[in-house]
Amino acid sequence: MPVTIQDVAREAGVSVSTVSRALASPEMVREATRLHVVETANRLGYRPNRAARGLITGKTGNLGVIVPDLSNPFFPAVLKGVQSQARGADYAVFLADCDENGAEEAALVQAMAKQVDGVILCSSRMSPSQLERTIGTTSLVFINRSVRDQPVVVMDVAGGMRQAVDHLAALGHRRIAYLQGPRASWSNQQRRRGLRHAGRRGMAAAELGPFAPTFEGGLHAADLALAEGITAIVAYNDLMALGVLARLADRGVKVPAEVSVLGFDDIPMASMATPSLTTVAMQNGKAGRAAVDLLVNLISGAAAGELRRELECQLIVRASTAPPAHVRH
Amino acid sequence: MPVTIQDVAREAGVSVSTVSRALASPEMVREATRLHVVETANRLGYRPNRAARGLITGKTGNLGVIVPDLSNPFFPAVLKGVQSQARGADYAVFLADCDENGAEEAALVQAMAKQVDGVILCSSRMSPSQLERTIGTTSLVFINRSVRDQPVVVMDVAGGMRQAVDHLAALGHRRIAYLQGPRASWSNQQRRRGLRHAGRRGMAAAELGPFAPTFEGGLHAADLALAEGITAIVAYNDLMALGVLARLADRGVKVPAEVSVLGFDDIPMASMATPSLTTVAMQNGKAGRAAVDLLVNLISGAAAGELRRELECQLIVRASTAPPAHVRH
DNA sequence: ACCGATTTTGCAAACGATTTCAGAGTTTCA
DNA sequence: TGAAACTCTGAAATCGTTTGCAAAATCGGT
Repeated sequence: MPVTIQDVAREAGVSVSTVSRALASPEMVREATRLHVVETANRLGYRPNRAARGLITGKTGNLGVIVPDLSNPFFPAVLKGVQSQARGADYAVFLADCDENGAEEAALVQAMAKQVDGVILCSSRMSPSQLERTIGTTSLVFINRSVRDQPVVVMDVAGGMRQAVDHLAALGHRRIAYLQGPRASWSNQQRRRGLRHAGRRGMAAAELGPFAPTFEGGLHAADLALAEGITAIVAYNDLMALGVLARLADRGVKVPAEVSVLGFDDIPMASMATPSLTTVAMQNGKAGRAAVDLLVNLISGAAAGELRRELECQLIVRASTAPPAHVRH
Repeated sequence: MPVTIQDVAREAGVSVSTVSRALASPEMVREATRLHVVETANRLGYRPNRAARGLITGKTGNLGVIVPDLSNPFFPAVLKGVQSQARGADYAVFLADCDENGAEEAALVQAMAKQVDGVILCSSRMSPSQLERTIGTTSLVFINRSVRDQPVVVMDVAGGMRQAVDHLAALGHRRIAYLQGPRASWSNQQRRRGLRHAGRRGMAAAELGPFAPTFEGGLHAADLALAEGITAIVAYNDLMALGVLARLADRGVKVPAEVSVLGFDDIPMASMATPSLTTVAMQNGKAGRAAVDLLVNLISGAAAGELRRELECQLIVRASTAPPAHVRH
């Protein structure tokens, strides 16, 4: 039923090779025949079968993306960038969700390998040994995880944390708490690295947790943070920060009058919360697009391709941060 | 580099046909050779090339999903269901985002057609004529759009609206407003259909809008709704409802004391808002899974497959709805 | 009008699987 | 022991493309 290159060839009165060339390498056929072939192809509505082509060229024209959890709004945002950039480069996208499971993630890469030219791994959950076994099966690009000798797109989370720290220091805070996310997470490590900046600003920073990087995790963490006698709370991500806001509201603690709260990610919810949440924005879409660029370069064998793309983070100051009570004017 | 069926055959000392049979139709080969083949296949790490297989079988083992906008949290939730069910049925998933554009959506189906066994269209934005041209290119299943003679998974949105109406009526409301979403949206039509139930409950329902189905749309709509002298506002979706909440808070209108607010979708944000939002929950994940089931049935030629799957909606009562002031006890 | 150089085209072999068909082995039973 | 009836296995065709190589067509120059 679907129209093949054979059909076009027969209809146009030329051989299949000519059709193939007319469409793929126009300079190899006479202009007149090219026009004729292209016209019949369009008329019949011919679309080449990419799988068949891939069989012989070794390139599928597809790429894969694996995310840990689609219900975390962070990932759809990245995905959206991947989508649009991939479409622009004429690639189709395979998607898989590994449910925060490293083993599953590794298995998915294996399963995809034959059908794609490369895979983008967002915040990969693989253990080092899983990683080692996976590298080499297909081209890989990592987002928000730094892997030796592999192309990566990372966000300068540490820099973002330093901005947050500077902001709080400038407001006059002296004791702050950082609520950790998953201990093994690269992102969490980076935030902690940035947090060391607090010392240079004359602030004491308590590290609490780890907590679940969710709204519930924030509810849980809020009380522990308050007990530390701090005036500002920096949460691992916005979901947690929103949980903190909710819990503080329940306990009658005024934000930002008594305690400032700060998150990471700038998810859409952050600006809608009351008070609206000061947060470190990530360029998710841009990260997705950059990853596609890296991957496409890698595939096309451009050895000159850069291996590391670093994206800036940006502190967005909203209503949840203010000077602490004792310096209030 | 990748290991093919040839490699396995050579290593095992049998023909490729035998390898193929040993793996695909175990009953056709002697148990001893089957074991031997399977063992060598595993040892070499053989994974069949699905594209090559698809070429001859006519089945790709892939399916496609097209969503209007990944940044609307509604769709990742559906996608998650699609993902898990597809994996269970041994299908890989192609994803595309059509940016709310019907023409783009149609083009994407065309582009995917050759690489998938079928496509799931979430809240399709195609015009009737685009639809007509698209139907037939590949197997289709629609989610949340009712299309004549095509398999669909729909949510009983009208029923959900009736639950909402009953809830408000029971609380004693007499005048309510419905804030419309996109006029052309099937979902919006269904909500309006359900809204007619208000009359039977002795309530007057004003239909306002259409408004953008976003937070900003809610900000915009809130003032208009208040001007109608109502005691309850039903928004097209949660994003809008959150916008309404924010605007009412700004204007010092107490929710739910003075006005009740109600949304649709039960996005994660809904339970985190203050006050937490009463809303009509959709079974997004289940819809995704049901769509995969329908599609798989369709593909495997089960003519007996049902064509319409309807999922219940469920009103979730939270803190944003209460009796109106004049009946407060 | 013819020759050689230069396009332009077609044939056929791949790519990695599945599947039909027929041949080779193995049983079963007279 | 031999024929008939199975059970297993392998050779080869096939799916829809691309591409190396050789044949055919075109062209320029005499």
